[in-house]
Parts: sequence; C-alpha cells; structure tokens
Amino acid sequence: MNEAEAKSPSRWIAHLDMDAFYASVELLRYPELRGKPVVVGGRRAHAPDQLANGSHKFARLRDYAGRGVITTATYEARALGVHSGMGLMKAAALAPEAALLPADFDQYRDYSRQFKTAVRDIAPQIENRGIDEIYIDLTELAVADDASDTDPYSGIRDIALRIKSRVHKATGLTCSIGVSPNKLLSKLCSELEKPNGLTIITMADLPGRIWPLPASRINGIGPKASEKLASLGINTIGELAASEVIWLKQHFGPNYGAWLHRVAHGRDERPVVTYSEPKSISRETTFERDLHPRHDREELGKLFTRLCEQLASDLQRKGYAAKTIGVKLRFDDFKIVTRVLTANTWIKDATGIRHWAGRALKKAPLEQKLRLLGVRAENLYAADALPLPAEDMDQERHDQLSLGLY
DNA sequence: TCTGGGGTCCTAGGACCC
DNA sequence: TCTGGGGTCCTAGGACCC
Repeated sequence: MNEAEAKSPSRWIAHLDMDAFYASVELLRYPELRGKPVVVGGRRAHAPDQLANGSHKFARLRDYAGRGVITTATYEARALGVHSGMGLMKAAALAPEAALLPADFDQYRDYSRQFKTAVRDIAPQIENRGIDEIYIDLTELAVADDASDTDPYSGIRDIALRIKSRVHKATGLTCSIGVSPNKLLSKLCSELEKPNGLTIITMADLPGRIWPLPASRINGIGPKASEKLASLGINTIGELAASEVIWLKQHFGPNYGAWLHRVAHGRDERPVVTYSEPKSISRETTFERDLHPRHDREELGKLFTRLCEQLASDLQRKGYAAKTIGVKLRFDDFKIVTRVLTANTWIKDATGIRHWAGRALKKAPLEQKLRLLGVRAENLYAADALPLPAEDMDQERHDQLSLGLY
C-alpha cells in the first residue's frame, strides 16, 4: 500500500445510515415506547388505540396472526433475537410482549425527505440508497477544510459531525456515518459503531478493522455466496483477501471472482451517482391465503386488475410510459416464475397494462396454488418525450409482433 | 401457523441482422 | 452439407439490497 495515498486519500466518501429508521420515527410519535422492544411490520390493521386518558394501547406481537414480516425492530427488540425480514409469527415466540406497530410509509418518506434535505444543506453530492441510506461525496468539502496537526482527520470528522447534528436538529433522529476513501469501505464502517456512530478509516485500517469482519458483511456477498465461501473455508474478509484471484475465479466465475478479490482488498472506484432514472416500477401482493388459478379464478382476477390499476397510477404519477409488462407468480412452495412481454406500443394506462399482463400470464404454468401475484412495467420512458410514437415503429417489427412471434 | 414489497444487476440462450 | 463472428434485442431465472 502506498503510504501517502493511505494518509491522504484522493476521495472522501461517507455512508450515512439512519438508526433503526422506521422504529425510531414511531418512537417520535409514541415516546412512551422508548426503551422498550418495539417492532414495525405486518399488513393487517393493528394501529394503537387512543385511550380516554390520552395514552395508547398497543398491539402485542403475541396477538398477531398472518403472513407479515418485521420491517424494523428497535435495539431493545433486537436484543431479544428478532431482526428485520423475520416472520412475525416466529418473532412472537421470541418477544411476545414487544409492541407491534403497522408500517406507515408515507410518514417514513416524509422523514426521509427531511433528513436528505438537511444533509444537502451541508453536502450536496448525495446518492440515494433507499429510504434510510445515502452516500455522500465529501471530497471537495474536505479539501476546503483544514486538518489540524494533532488529528489528521479532524477536518473530515468535523464535517461528518456537522451532518449528524443537522440531521438530528431537522428530524429528532440519530444516524451513523462511515467515512473512507470509497463506498465499499464506508458502507462497512458505518455499521461499526451503530447506533449514533461515526467511524473514519483509510486503507491503512484495512487489516485491523475490516479484515476481521465476516465476508457476508460486504454488500454483494449474500447468503448463497457466503455459504459457498464458508464451504471453501473462507469466513472473514481477511481470509478472502488472502485467497488467490485465480482460485476465486475458478470457483466463482471470472467476473464475480475478480470482484471478490478486489473488494477484499478494499478497492472500489464507483462514483457517487447523484441522479438516476428508474428501470422498472412494480406492484405485488401476497394473499391472505393461497389461491388456486382455476378454483379462485374470480378473486384472482379482481386482485390482478387492482394491481394493474395501482401500477398504472404509479406510472402516471411518476410520468412514465412502458414498453414491457411482466407478471410474477409465487407458488405455495415459494417457487417464483416470471413472464414478460414487450409490446408494439407505449403502455400508459390500466387497460393497456391489464391487456399485456394478461397475455404474459397466459404463458405461465397455472396448475399450482399461488401465494403471490405481481405486475411490473419495464423499458420505461418519460411519457412526455417518447422516442417513437407507436405508429412510427418499424413496420417489419410491427408485423412480427402482430403475428405473435414474440 | 416460517418467509413482505420495492428495486438493481448479472447470466445465458435464442432470434435476427450484417 | 457445412462453415465465421460481432452486435442487439428479448426472455427467464437468480442473487442481492433496503
């Protein structure tokens, strides 16, 4: 490693992660739950009842029945072993007395806008990573800020602390920030001192702070890859870094193998991307009970049409037209099937979506009971600037489409 | 009483064109 | 009869993330 580069990186990238975001927003509304195990999730109505004396009666996890999962849990609930993604029925066995609150996404989106606006006041180069996370490019701010002699990172630390303070002032919420020369390492180190943490590292800290971590902590190494790595005797990022790139390529393919080697050595050149267009918009729903394509045909048809209407309204609100419509089916054994169709026309409304989604659905096998149905729009274009009106489409291609060759 | 809903990206095969 | 190589589009599935 180059020592000068390690001490004075060419970029300073921050990763900001709101602490237990949804649950923390709920605690602002229900401060009496502070310090208690609280879980946000589920789809059935179980909003707290307001009592005559002004206090609230909260639903308990043990009273829940259904197919919901935990969206977020407070740190007190996590201490009992529950975590996001876990089925609520399973979580109820671990934390029966935990308060259960329904997710209120409109409210979370509102707080999301607030904290991002607060950050932008200080550092405008922001990349959205969902509702509760962002990357921030601090490079230019760091250059403008003088570092003191005693703490080489006092400049960057001061900027990060100002961001944390501004976020708290604007929302009443805490966040954790990791700062490093790239997105990969910042994402890793924002978790190291959660909640309300601030962690600054450079390449020199790789062996001490990053290599001891499990490989699965790296963004992009999920359950499948971790399991395969473990079966090959690799559990930590350090063990991954000690592997030969040739050997990794043999086991994981040329691209993923090379990537594994790069990230284990902390290398990541991805820029902070401040703007991007959506690639797809979708709606899906898991049924209260599994439905059979023939036996429950009527009910399924209604749900299907409703999904198409919701998707059409999303599309219109966001100002896009689609060329490709797809359906997604999850069967009772959890197997997923998708079918897509590219149309010879721009699809903008519920009728068009329903038509093409119906044709796509006809291509799917429909013998088994269904657990989930979804509709997706792809090949999106801004509706007010379509590159080609449908009637101008290439005639030959149009004929092929009409003949059903696609 | 297992396992939500919204996304992105990658791979791989086939059709088709030059 | 058998024979290229590159490029794009479409489709299906799967891993992964928040």
